[in-house]
Amino acid sequence: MAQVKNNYQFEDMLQKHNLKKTAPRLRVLSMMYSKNTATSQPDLESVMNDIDRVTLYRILNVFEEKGIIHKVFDLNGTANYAVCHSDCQENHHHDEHLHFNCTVCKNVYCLNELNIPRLTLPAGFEAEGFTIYASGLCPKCNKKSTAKTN
Amino acid sequence: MAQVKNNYQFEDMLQKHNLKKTAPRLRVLSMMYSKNTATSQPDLESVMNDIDRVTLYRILNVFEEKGIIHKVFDLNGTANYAVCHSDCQENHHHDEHLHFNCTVCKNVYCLNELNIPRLTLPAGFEAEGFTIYASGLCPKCNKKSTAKTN
DNA sequence: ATCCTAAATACAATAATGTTGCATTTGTAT
DNA sequence: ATACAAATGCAACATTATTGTATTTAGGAT
Repeated sequence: MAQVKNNYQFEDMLQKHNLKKTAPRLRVLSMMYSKNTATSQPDLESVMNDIDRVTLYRILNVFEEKGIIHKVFDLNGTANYAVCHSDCQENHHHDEHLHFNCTVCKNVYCLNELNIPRLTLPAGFEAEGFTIYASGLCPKCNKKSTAKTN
Repeated sequence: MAQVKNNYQFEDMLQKHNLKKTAPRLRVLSMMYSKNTATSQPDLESVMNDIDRVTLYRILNVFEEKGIIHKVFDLNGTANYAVCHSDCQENHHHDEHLHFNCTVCKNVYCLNELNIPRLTLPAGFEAEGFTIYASGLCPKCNKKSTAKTN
């Protein structure tokens, strides 16, 4: 599920967005692309504790601005970021997919494959973007809980 | 749009949930029911600055536990609370409606009237609840922005 | 009406998350 | 090799939220 990319591709991504190729940015990219779940600043900090907290926040912010990642809040209201599709452009995200927040492991999954139905809003409301949130058990935690009860 | 209730009804609500009828709680209920948008702790604090911050947090928390209100995060990730439907039970919310977050005034509207389509998730995922978020212009801000351009 | 007790509030302290300003370092174009 | 803009590191601060505890209060028992 996780998209596999090598370091050259990450360097290309940075260059394409006029961002300098720095070690912290490459490490963040590498980590985010190696997972199939969203990543928060605390997540990054726990792994890359030699990089300054603020630097991580700023990296996440530029990546979001550039359309490399998009923001999604988990059940606790903390910001998580997930890698975007290829069709995300700067300041114009196409993150209208389903975000699944596991109530056990707290991980946020982006289920891109599901296309969400367009909704008609009441008069006066003009929507720019939609996101669907679902919460429940992810495959991993689902397996664990059924294993226990059997 | 806002649900109109009087003080006796708020007292009944508290009694029904085995909560003591206190001035802070009644004031919070009164404020939340007078609006058609969600309310955050900062919102409450700015109006009821004689009530302790922590008290407001705790009131919001019990109300959520009891199913009187439900939590929804706005675009900034701050917790907002909106009054629930009558069919919300304790610890078992039926808040599967659309939350509309205005990008201008930042208000969160609960659009209960829209029923959201059931989605089938990929194998392994087991959803307990769904919420749809939309962001864009609310009727008020929509009117203002079109007024300007005309 | 008064008293009693559990519940609710106020206050103090602390934690987690996020932001801003500025000095220092670094990537990259020249 | 140099210079400059960009990025990082560090310090300080802001906001949102939580925990502990003393005090107050609501509501039932007497």
